Amino acid sequence: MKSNKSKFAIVGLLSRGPASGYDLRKLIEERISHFWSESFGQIYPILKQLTVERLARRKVERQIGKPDRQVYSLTDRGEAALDEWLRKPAEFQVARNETMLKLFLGSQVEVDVSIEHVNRYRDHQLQLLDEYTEIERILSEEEGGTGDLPFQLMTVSHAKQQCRAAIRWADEALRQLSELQASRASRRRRRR
Amino acid sequence: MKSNKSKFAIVGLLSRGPASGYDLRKLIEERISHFWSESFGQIYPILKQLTVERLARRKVERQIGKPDRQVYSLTDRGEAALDEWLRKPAEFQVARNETMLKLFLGSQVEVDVSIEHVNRYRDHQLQLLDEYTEIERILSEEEGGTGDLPFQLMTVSHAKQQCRAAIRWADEALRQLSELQASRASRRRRRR
DNA sequence: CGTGTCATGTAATCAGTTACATGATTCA
DNA sequence: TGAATCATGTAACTGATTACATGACACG
Repeated sequence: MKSNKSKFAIVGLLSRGPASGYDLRKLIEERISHFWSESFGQIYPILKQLTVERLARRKVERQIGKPDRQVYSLTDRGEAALDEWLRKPAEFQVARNETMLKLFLGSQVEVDVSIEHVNRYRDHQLQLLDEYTEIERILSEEEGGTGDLPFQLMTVSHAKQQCRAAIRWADEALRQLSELQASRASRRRRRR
Repeated sequence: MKSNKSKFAIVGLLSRGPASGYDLRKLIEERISHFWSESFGQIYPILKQLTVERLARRKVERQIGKPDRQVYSLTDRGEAALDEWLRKPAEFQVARNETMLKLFLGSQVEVDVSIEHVNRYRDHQLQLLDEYTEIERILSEEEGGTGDLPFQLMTVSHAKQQCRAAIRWADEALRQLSELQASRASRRRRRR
């Protein structure tokens, strides 16, 4: 579990205030799901590791009727480690896209199949756009006057622009695919 | 190694003609790197597995002065498996973006740090745009008259549109960040 | 009474990269 | 002479998801 990326995603969220593993998953889901994801299976072991490295400390919060909460907060060392990491250049990685893989091989099947893939892709982007508007709302409503908001909104804007570009692309691709379909249909007619 | 995604990426490429593991890595690099990646450590074990499942068969090509080539080609079962997979809806996955993670936490450091991250991001997108133009050229030049080209070009178009959207976003983000910087500078002046 | 939320954690599995091992040929 | 290309493969490791185990409370 040397996972630097996931580790600093968690350290970063902890820098905004103490949280439990459960809280963190919710924060990730509600506030940064437009560019990040993390499962419980990653979060809990990383939190444990952070305490070992003295980047975070854990306090137990007793609760009545509910399980105890293990609340983690950053230590000074944790803050320092985050600061150092934030200044390092980010790595870029190409996102795999299964829809594109199927479309790339589209000549192997009927055009309808590709049309369906692109339609589903387009629908999904529309749905994401809605989710991102909701994230925008959640972020705008909290605000602690720390000046976080402009930075956070920029990341949502990025995600939305990506969605809109994908939708515009899909519209154009669908046009081209239906033309392809028409020309294949006429070729079939001529063969008769 | 049940890796369905990687497996069908390889089966898909093999459907265009026999190839060795080495060939496949080159094909992936040169023709589909705008939406896919695969390392040798994945390719060779998957090829071995494909022969076990009888989706591909292997022929040894002796070469003089060079190591033997292990050339794989799809069997009828392989073609059928690909056809079936192509018709199944694709899964969507959110791409992690480290630049966005650092930008999201931008209020923790000086504005310059975020500006630098966005600048690097923008540069990278410009570089990708060049690479994608090169892929477009390679794809257009081969052509076997199988009607692959329109599908393949659509995937490149998608990648390019994503890049362009990212660059436009970066331009706007840089404007906002320099404003933020100016307003922080003036606040510092007033405090003096 | 069933679903959802709160809450933590581990084990098994899957997925993917990097490093290592080996070695000839070509090209600048 | 050193780098790049051709060529295959394994082992170690890192990274990430899913399933499992456990259990109370709130809400409709």
